[in-house]
Order: sequence, then structure tokens, then C-alpha cells
Amino acid sequence: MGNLRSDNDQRMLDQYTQQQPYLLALDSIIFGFDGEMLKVLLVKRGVEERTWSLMGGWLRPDEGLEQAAARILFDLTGLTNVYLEQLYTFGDPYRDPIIRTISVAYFSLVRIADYETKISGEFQACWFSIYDLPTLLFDHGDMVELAIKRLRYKAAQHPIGLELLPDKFTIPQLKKLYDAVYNTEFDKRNFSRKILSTNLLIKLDEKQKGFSRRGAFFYQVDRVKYQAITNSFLNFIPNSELGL
Amino acid sequence: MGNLRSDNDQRMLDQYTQQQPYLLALDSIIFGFDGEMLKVLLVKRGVEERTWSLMGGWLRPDEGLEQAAARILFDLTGLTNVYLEQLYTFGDPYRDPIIRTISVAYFSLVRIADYETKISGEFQACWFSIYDLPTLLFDHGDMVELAIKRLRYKAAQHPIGLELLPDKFTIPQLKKLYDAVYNTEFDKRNFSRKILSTNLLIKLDEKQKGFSRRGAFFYQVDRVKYQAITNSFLNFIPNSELGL
DNA sequence: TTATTTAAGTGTCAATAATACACTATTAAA
DNA sequence: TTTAATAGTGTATTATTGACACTTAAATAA
Repeated sequence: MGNLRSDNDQRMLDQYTQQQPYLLALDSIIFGFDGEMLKVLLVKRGVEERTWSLMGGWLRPDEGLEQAAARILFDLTGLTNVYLEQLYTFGDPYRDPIIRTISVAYFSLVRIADYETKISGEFQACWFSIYDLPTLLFDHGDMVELAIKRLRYKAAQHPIGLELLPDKFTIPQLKKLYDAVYNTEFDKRNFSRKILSTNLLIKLDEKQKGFSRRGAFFYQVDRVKYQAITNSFLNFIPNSELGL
Repeated sequence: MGNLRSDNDQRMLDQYTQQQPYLLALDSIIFGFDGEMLKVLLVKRGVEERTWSLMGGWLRPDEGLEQAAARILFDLTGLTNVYLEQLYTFGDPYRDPIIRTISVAYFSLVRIADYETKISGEFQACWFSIYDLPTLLFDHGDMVELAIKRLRYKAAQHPIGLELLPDKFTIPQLKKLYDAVYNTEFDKRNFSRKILSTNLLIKLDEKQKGFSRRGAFFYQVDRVKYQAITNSFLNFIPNSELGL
């Protein structure tokens, strides 16, 4: 009886050890918004570092996937507590010509202003408009394309756009962000009606100075409501505008 | 110069070879609908095959991820051309207690009737209602939970429910499917209005016999329109019903 | 001090979509 | 021919969407 179990265990273990293992990488599509354009953070790496690519790294033996993605993001940007969501796993046998590598892609949303103050100089990194990207390494172009689709899909029904803005922001800034994400121009009256109807924003007494004569009121995210709503549908953007 | 490049290449290769490789598995959440209940197909495997688990297998060196998932699905069900979508990649360091394994989970939608005729006897497989599942191996319970969420999310705006029904089906059958997916009861008048307004269904002359006195008309999917619409939003289910 | 400029902020109306709700039609079987 | 069981259909109410234009606030220039 004990013998049977042992045989079984051995068969099990054999099943594992006979398998081919693969390298596992993580790549992050890092979105940022500079007030005008939706941007992606790219770095130089690869052979002689001629090619722009997504920020990436290897999975360590003691790490979970998201944990690894967060570490790699921290190494580049110095940021923690960043919006991070698994996008897709890319595993074409020849996606990396050197050796087969499976890449789990994450997309993340960062506040560019935070990033700029904390960056370490280790990496040659640069923000690119999503509408004007260079040729990317391997299948990173596909990754970015998919990430943009996912961002549009998701931002239409979840308030994740707020992750891209500073703590205090104005409605016109938020509208510009959505304009940039969907590459369109929303009607400001309908937009603010819809956004404010969620009761997710708290109006502050303070006004933005310098940008316009009149100045726009700052708003803050109601974190309590935001958490509660994170997993529900909202439908921010009219379906007809999406054209997906 | 040639020397420099060579050094660089060597450094690159070192970067790869110094990395820990991992086993890569694929697990599939296979949904089916028997006319009444939404079900998941489970198999027995693991130590002494006491535990129900998702159907899974290992990635082969020459396969893409989806290709591997399709192969594994075929091995169990004999089905090809099945709806298959990457769900999520699970990589907790200790999810598999024997050896670290990364699992790319796929969810698939099959027509139970097709399956029943083609099944090979190789696996001990069984359909379980999604509302009455046994304890599952490793993190497979999480996988199923996530798959149900994704199915609900997706079926609300894409006509993927049709993938679960036979070629010819009635509106009451389709409604029962949506009732099962969302664990609720939709109003049949509003439901059929909404479904028919998509113009995605073609009404046949034939009626379903035997189930009800009157008999319901069969419909078929308009494959041309279905393809065209696959990547767009539809919003089948009113937001308020979803409660996600 | 007043006029000018610039963006912020707000309201209404019409069309569409969503929801709630109940009766009639068809067919098989009794 | 009556009964039983499900199929199938319509309307009225309300909520949401989308189109559209003027007023307000404040800094700057005259």
C-alpha cells in the first residue's frame, strides 16, 4: 500500500521532471498622461541597445508574477503602489529569437509628475505618444496595441483614468485625458455631467491657477467610493464613441 | 568593432542563461450548457487521482500557448474549432506544491452535445454545475471563479453565449442560458427584443418539437454578422442586472 | 478703471434605450 | 373539444444619451 503510493509519487514527479522548462519574462506597458497626450514609457535595451522596448525583466524564483512586475516597475520609476493589471501572456515559440521566452505582459498607469521626480538614471527611458511610437523589440508593438485596446475597453466602464492624474485635478484635465485615450473630443457638458453623476469626485475649494484666466476647480477622488466601485460597471463613455 | 559586438552578444546570452527557467502548464476552464445549467468540465488527476481538477497539460517546445491549450482541449473532448480565450496567468510561487509551475489558464465554450458524441474514454471527466463545484486541485478554484466573472463580463457585451448553444436553438433556450450565466431570470419580452434587435439571428421555418406543446422556432447565428461584430460592444444585459 | 480675452461652467430639449408589466396564440394530449 | 403548457408579442413610463450655446470668472492689456 505504502509502496503503491510511492510508485505513484514517483510517476508524478517524473511527469514534472520530463517537462521542458522555459524562461519567464515580464514586460510592462507603462502609460502616463502629461496633460495633453497619452504616453508610453519605453527603454533602450537589446543588442547594442539600439531598439526601444518595453521595460521588462525576469521572474525570480521566490516572486509571484505581479510582485515581479511591480519590482521591475519600481526599478525603472521608483514608484510603488501603482495601478498594475495583468494584460496577456505572450508565448509564441519564436517571439524572442535568442531563446524561447514566455512573457507575461502587465499594463500600468502612472502619474507622470510622480515619476519625473523619482527616476533613477540607470535606464535610458523616454515617454512616447501612443500615436507616434518607434519600432519596438520583438512583439512589444503587439503588446502596446493590445494594452491600448484594453485601456479603452476598461476606461469606458471603470474609473481607472483617475490613476493617470495627480491627486488633485480639474474636470477639463480629466476630459483631456479621456480625449487622449479615445483619440476623440468629448462634449464637455455631457462629459462633466456623466463624471459628476458617479459621485466619485470631491470638489475642492481650490482653483487651478495659471493655466486659464478663470481657473478651474480642483477635484479629488473619493477613495472610499472608488474602492467600492472598482469592480462594477459604469459606462463612462457612450458606446457609439468607442468604435472598437 | 566585431569584437565589441561579440562581447555584447556574449553578455546578452549570459543574461539569458543565468535565468531560472520554469515549468509552464496550461489549464482550461471548459464551460458547457445542458439546456438548464451552466457547467464546467472537470477531470480527476493528481496524487492517486482523488482530486477533481481542470483539464491541463504542459507546453511543448514547438507550440504557441493557444495552440497548446487547443491541443489539450482536443485530447479531452475531441473538439476542434472551439471558442478559446486566454483568461489569466497564475504564477504564485507555491501554487503547485511539487515544483514551481506557471499556469496559463484559458477558458473555452463548448457545445455539450458535440462533446458527448466525440469523447474518448481516456479521461475520467464530469460536468459540474458552476453553482455546485467540488474542491479543486491547487488554485483551480480561483481559476474557475475568475472564468465565471470573465464570462459574465464578456457575455454582457459580446454574443459569446451563442458559442454554448447548438447550431440551431430557440430563443427560450438562449434566455435560459443567460439566466444560468447570470444566475437570475431575465424578462422574456425584453430579452427577446434585445437579442433580436441585434439582427444576429436568423429565424428558421422549423420548430422545436417535444419540449413544449406549442414548440418554439429555431434560430441560427448569422455567421457573417457575428464575425463582424465579434470585436464590438453590444451590451446585451442591462447594467443593473449584473451586480458585479 | 475699464475693456478684452480665454477658458470654465452650466441647462434644455429631443431621441433613444431600458424597464415593468399581461394577455393572446399554438399545439399536444387528455 | 377542452385543457394544459409554453411561445410569442406590445405599450406606457422612466432614465439615459447626445446635441447644442450662452454666461461667468479672472487675468491681462489698454
